[in-house]
Amino acid sequence: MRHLSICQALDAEELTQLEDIASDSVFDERVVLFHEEDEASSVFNLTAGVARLIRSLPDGRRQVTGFALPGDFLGLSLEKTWRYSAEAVTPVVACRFRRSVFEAFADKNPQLIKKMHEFASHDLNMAQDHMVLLGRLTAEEKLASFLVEMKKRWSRIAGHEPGLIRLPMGRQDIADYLGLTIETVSRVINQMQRDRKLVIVPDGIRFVDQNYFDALAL
Amino acid sequence: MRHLSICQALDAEELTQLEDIASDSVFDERVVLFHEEDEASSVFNLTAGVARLIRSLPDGRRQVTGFALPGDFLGLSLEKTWRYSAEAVTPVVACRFRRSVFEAFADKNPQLIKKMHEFASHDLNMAQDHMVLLGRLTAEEKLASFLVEMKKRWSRIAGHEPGLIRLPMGRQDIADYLGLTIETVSRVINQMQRDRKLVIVPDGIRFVDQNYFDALAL
DNA sequence: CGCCATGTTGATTTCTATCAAATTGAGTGG
DNA sequence: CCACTCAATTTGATAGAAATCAACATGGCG
Repeated sequence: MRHLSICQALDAEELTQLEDIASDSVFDERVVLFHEEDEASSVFNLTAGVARLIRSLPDGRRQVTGFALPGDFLGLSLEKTWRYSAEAVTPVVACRFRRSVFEAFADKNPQLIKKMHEFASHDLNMAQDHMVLLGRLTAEEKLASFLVEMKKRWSRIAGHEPGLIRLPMGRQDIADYLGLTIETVSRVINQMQRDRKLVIVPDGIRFVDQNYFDALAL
Repeated sequence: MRHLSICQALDAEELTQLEDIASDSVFDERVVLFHEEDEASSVFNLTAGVARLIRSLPDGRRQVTGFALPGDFLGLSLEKTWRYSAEAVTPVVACRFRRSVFEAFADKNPQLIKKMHEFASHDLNMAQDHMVLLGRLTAEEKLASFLVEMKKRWSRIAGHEPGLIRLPMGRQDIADYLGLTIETVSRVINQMQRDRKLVIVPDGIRFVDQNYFDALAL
């Protein structure tokens, strides 16, 4: 449990208590961790794997609001129902807390609530960045920003291969994250490869011309 | 101060303390309350007026990430620097707290931090809604969603005229909020008027066909 | 009354979506 | 091990929604 960044707020005894209310869950590829509008009875902390966070419209259009990577938390808002769905992009391992117990625990640990608030504030910043991307960037800029973001996020995760930008999610997920179609995502990435800006490799891409991406990214 | 929703978390004595660290500020139309990347030395609670929240790109493109209405808080994330700018759309009156004092106060009032976290969670939901709007809605749907949102928000504010949807912000602000151009905003609104879906009135619009908007809005 | 910012309207372009096939490739079973 | 299958991706042709470019109108205010 000590690897959980949120646990910096807790002392040794509290950590032990938190361990007691946690259990590990495993989700196969494509499995739904939880669904939009369902009762939010758990708090998750991803240990391994990648999940997509989705909001859907009645007619089937979807917006991927984010990708959860190892270390990320889901459900810290403590609202009664989920406001988005989460699905495993790869097999996912998550540390799971019963919401009621986690909440009772948080009520007794002001420092934990403060940490949760910091996490929420960070997520809000990310969301605002993404609004700029969705509202004002071109398809090429959106892809560049996305790839730079993924490079940054993977680099913070222990055990990643530097240089490789893993893209375990499919083109459709990337399209739904960037407000584009799958065809546009495919075209832009392949054009970048033709222009020697990147190379497509199994399970991801590698930057060839980092300057190009830094200049385009948000 | 008692009208501040966040103060529900405090008892009478605490409220008095909070009053002691607050002061009212007035901002004329177009005046900048604070600027992206400046040190965040204040927390604001809008008492009157409307402000636009803006993220800018180096080349001048802008994304309005939200509009602050009376009752709204700015700066509850308690991060060191502002991540967006706020400008008065109309003359604004805001209750202002020195950040350092507010933060020290919050540290002694766990219930206040919890309330701040609820506010941040709510903002995050709004931001995710807006991502769907920006990424997946048509121009017509964006305008309908925006107008329905403004109607809902004004209806929660005491002293509003029911039926009138006030739009104190200019067409350019609406365009930058919805990820459109000013011409498209103008065209869509005026087309809606020609189609008898709404009427344009001084300082805002009125719905004629509420069903039309409910069907289109997110 | 006229000025200047703001908003509206029209013509045209452009970027991305849509429609439509190929191609690739991972997984399956013979 | 290899052919087969089906989903995912790529590529091509075309359409379409919104942007851009360009006037023109409006209206608040000195």
